[in-house]
Amino acid sequence: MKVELEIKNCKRKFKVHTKHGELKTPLFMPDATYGAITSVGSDDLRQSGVEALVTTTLHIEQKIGSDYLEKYGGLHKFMDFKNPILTDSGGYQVFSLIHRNKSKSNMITDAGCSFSAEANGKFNFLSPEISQQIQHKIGSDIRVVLDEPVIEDTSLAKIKRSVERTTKWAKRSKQEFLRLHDLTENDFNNPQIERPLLAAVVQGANNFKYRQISAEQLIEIGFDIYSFGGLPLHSRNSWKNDAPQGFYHELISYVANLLPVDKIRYGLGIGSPDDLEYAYKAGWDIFDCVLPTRNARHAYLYVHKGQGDRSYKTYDVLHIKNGQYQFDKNPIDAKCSCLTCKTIDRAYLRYLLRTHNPTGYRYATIHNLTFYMQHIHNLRHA
RNA sequence: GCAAGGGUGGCAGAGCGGUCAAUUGCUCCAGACUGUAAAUCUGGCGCCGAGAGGCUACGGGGGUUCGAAUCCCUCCCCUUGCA
Repeated sequence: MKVELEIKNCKRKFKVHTKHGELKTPLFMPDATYGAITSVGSDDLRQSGVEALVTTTLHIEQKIGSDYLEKYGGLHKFMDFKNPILTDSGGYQVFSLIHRNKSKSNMITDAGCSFSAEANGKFNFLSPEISQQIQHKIGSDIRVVLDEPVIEDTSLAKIKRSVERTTKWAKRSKQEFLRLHDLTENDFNNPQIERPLLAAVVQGANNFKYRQISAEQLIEIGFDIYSFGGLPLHSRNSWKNDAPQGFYHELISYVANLLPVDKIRYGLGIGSPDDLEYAYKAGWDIFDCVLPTRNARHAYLYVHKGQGDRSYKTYDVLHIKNGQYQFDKNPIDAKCSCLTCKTIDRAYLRYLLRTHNPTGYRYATIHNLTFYMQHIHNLRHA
C-alpha cells in the first residue's frame, strides 16, 4: 500500500496505489450510493472521466447485501467498475434517517446505531465492527470508520458526546479492520503490506475547540486518511444560505491545519465547484458529493462561465427546464465535449427532463459528471 | 323526438344558497438541493395593483333572493337509454 506525496508551490498532490489502480489527488468521487450512479452505466462513467466512486455501507447492505456481494465476487465486478471504490461507513446515512424520522426504533448508543429497517425488514443495527465487516465483504479500496455526525448548531453537550463517541468508534473500527485483514498495529504502518486504506472522521460541528480535540484523538489512533465530517448538516437549509460562508471556509482551513501533512485529507460531502476549489486550496485532497448527479436529475446543469443563466465564481448554472431554452438549439455548454454536448441540444434535453424521460437523466448526469471531472482535472494541473 | 345525466379556471375534477377567485391532481412559471431514505421538495399559477384593494368569472340569456357556481325558467351543446 503505497502513498506518495508531492508538494509543489504549496499544492498537495498524492499518488495512491490501490488494488484497483492508482489515484491522483485532488480527486472527486461521485456518489453511487446504492451501488449505482442513478441513471448512468459504467460505460458512461468511464466516458465522463470518473476515476473513483463512493458507495455507502448502509444502502448496499439493505439493497444488495454484503454476503451476496462476497459470494458474487465483490462490488467492482458487480458494477463493472474497474477503478477504486470508497465505502462510506453508514454513519451519515443513519444520522440522516434518524434525523428525519424520530421514531422510537431510531436511536444511537455507544454500542451502535439502531434504525427502522425500511428496505428488507431485517438489517437494522450498525456498529463500528459491523460497518467494517460489511465494507470488507464489499471489497472496497478505501474504508471509513463509523462516526456520529451532529447538526452544526447543536448544543455543546451533544458536540462533546459526538466527538467522544466518534473517537471510541474509530478505535473499535480500526481494531476490527486489523482483525479482518489479520494485521498487527505495526503491519498497519508498514507500506510494504497491501491493504485497503482506512479513513477516520473529524467531528466537532462548528466548534473549533472540539474539532481540535477530535483531530488530536484520531491522529493518536493513527489512520491513512483524515476526513472532515458534518459540514453540510444544518438544521436549516444549506451551508451557503444558513450561515456566512466565510465561517465554513475558516473552519475547514482550521481543521486542515490540525492534520498531518503527509496524510490524505478527505472533505466529506464537498461540494460545489467553488467549494472544491476553496477546499483544495485550503489543504484538502479528496472529495465526494451528490450535487453533480442529483442536480443533473433536477435540471441544474454546471457549465463554463458565460454559458449559463446564473453565475458563480468559477462556473455558471443552467436551469435547463426554464422556458427560455424551449427553442435553444445550442449545446448545453459550447465549451464542453461530453457525449451530451456532442449529441443533443438544449431544447431537446429540456424536453426530455420535463417529461421525466430516463434518457434525459442520463444525458444530464453525463454532462455534470464530465464538468466536475474536468474541473478537478484543471485544479490538479493548474 | 322522448327519457335520464351532464356543461366549473390550460386539462381532469370537487363544490350544490353566503366563510368561493372557487378543494385537489396534472400542466405551466420559478426556486431549492453539498459523506443521496431526493427522477425529490418548496413557492407561484383569472386580470389590474408594490400593497390595501378593485375588476371579470363556474355554457348563453333571463329570474328568485339582502346574497347564486349552487334554486327556477329558457336557449345552446355533450353523453347514455328508448323509439
